[in-house]
Amino acid sequence: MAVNKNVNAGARTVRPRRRDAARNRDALIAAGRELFDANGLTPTLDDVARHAGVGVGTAYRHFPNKYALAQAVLAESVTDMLDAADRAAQLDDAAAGLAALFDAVLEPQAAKRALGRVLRDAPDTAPPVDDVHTRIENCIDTLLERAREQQVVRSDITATDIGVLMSLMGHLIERFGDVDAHLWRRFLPILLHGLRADAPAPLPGTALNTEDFISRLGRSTQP
Amino acid sequence: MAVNKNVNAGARTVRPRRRDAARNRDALIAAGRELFDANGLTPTLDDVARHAGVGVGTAYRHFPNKYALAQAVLAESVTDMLDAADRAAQLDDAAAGLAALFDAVLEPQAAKRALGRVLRDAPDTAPPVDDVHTRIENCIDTLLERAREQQVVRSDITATDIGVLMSLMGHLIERFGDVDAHLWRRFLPILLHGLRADAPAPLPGTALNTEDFISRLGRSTQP
DNA sequence: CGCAAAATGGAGATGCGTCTCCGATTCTGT
DNA sequence: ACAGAATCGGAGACGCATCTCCATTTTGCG
Repeated sequence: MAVNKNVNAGARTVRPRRRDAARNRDALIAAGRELFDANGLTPTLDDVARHAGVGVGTAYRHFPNKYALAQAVLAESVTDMLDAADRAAQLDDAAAGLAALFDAVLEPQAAKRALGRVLRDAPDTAPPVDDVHTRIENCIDTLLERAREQQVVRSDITATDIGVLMSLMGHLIERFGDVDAHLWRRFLPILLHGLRADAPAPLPGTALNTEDFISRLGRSTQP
Repeated sequence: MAVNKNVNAGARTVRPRRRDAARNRDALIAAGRELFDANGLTPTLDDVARHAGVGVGTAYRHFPNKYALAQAVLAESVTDMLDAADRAAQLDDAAAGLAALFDAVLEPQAAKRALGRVLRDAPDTAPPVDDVHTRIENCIDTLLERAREQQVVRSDITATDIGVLMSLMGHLIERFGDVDAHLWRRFLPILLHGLRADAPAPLPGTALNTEDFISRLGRSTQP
């Protein structure tokens, strides 16, 4: 082979971003972080662009839509969250593990007001957001099995049940988070206690299957 | 006083609606019921008008907005709901009463897909919707006091805590109701069990005050 | 009947967020 | 220093729901 000017030989040829482009991209992410952390996903991509001191067109060339920018902004929080979830799944005490898992999933959502929305509603997801559902579900599966062995949850609870509860708590954070960012911590013990093993009667109905659960997770609330 | 042509002497003079107007109004309510029951609040007032075979202008003269029409459509469900709630509040067994109260509030929301949204988001409410919050809160207060006496709930639970839980369940219905309209029944026992008296540690943080609770109840979910 | 008041209906104004287009500007390799 | 490519910026097109305006039609009283 002749001279290969591109360092990135194996991957698809990628010429480095121009310096002004990189600067603008960074400015957009910074502005996005600022606005999204403070106001959730309410601000428009136009808002973020203005706040970053660039034109709307620039914003839309760098990020196809608000959610793409939000994913860039929140990438680190998401990987942190997944790490924390994995750590929770490794706890031998299943009850503690479940509590830690809820914590791992909810605490970041309470800290970053846009995170919950991105996790649930982003129209097209990229790493690391794209496999949050799978990864978390694995953690749930692991802990749930362990919890059943240790008899610390009622046996008719399924993984999607836990998922539903997590999404409910996420909703609680979204709805009441600006009045009291820690309110979810108040309800977590109630929930966890409710999941405990001493069940007088089996849970009515059947749990959701994973597909239905995922499908309804996204933007459902109507006009 | 001279002759009073109007039968409705005491109230503000109200001349009877013209026959075509009454017909259209009824058609709108019927069409609204049909569309709202099937699709929640998604359809626009324009949709309902078309479905009722009347012009948009007509719809907007009869009802200032979608929520006003929805309230007319759902009025009966709401009074039924309040009756059921009052009945629940009269049960001597506080645990059963609480369960019945949740049922009274949630079952209608599951049956009428638009109800939850109206209860939470309607921008201006008229009877009987306007005092749902007060009436329900009274029921909660009554039952909660009784439940504490009977030691069937942990003593650190407040009325707004119950309200928050009700709103969460309402959200569950909205989010997952079209996949499984009865899913909420699966989670109710978990919740109720979680509220029970054997508390290993006090609930963290403080409960919401009523004002904050009400204020955050409305349309919060963002773009 | 006849006529004034009431009611109609639907085109289109308004508002809001999303996103595109393209002439102007700024970079970068030579 | 210069050409050509890459990037910028923001006016405005678009989609969608909400709501208004007023020329026309319907009603019902006298």
